[in-house]
Amino acid sequence: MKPCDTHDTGTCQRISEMLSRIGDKWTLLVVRALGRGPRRFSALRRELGSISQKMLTRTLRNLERDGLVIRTVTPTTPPQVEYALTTMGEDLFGPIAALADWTITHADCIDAARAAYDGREASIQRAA
Amino acid sequence: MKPCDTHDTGTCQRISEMLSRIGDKWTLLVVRALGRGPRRFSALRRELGSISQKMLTRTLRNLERDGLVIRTVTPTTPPQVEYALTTMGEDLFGPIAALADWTITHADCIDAARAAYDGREASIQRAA
DNA sequence: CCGCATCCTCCCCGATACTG
DNA sequence: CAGTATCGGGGAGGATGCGG
Repeated sequence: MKPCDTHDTGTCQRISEMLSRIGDKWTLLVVRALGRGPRRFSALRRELGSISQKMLTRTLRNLERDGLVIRTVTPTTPPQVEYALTTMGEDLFGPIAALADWTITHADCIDAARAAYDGREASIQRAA
Repeated sequence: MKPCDTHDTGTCQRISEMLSRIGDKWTLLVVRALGRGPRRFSALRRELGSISQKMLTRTLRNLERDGLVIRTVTPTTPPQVEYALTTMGEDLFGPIAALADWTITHADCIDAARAAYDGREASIQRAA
């Protein structure tokens, strides 16, 4: 493939911005959870385990702002708020799956590279 | 497509880790530059413009540790250090291109969603 | 030329407490 | 149940200076 089809620097920054969003601590997990179907706030919280309310709220807000998630409020008491992926949000699974496949197929190779690198580091320490 | 083929949570974290790496401030730009061919440290520095030495060094070290980039030192005076993508590093362009395409094709949609969201925010401010 | 060490700043994120 | 407000630690990242 052409190695430089990531286009101009401006577009590259845009892509980087998206990668930062998806690559932050919780977004991918939230998107994955919502990929299995709409969820209420607390359901997401339980499903993700260790996330704080603040970060779940922030993550969902960001996703909502980018049009990847839609937020539906039912003003009852107690209130019900449901989150669901938009079509655009579901489209994200395609590219993510590509990255996921790459990661999985190269995981061993990466681990080996890290072990080799860290081993070299350690031997440098010993030499000193 | 199946929306939940991002596998188990452990694998998901692994993918997230990779996304964080690629999604950090400089990695994608560095990889893209190296995709056009091997580069020396200073050449990368000039090409990327505003990156500090510290961050360029750190970024390259991380890539090297993960086996995506190889570092070749020629011990002359002054020393020459050349960086190049490994095969695994070049393989990354496939998945990245998928994400890049998604980002480009959805850029307008994201901008519209953000404008709508921010517009709503502003009107809430006025209402208060 | 390459890269490490130091200092400083800002923001991410968690913990906690409080509203409707 | 859903969300906001506040505080605090820690890491990312820039600027500068030194060393090989």
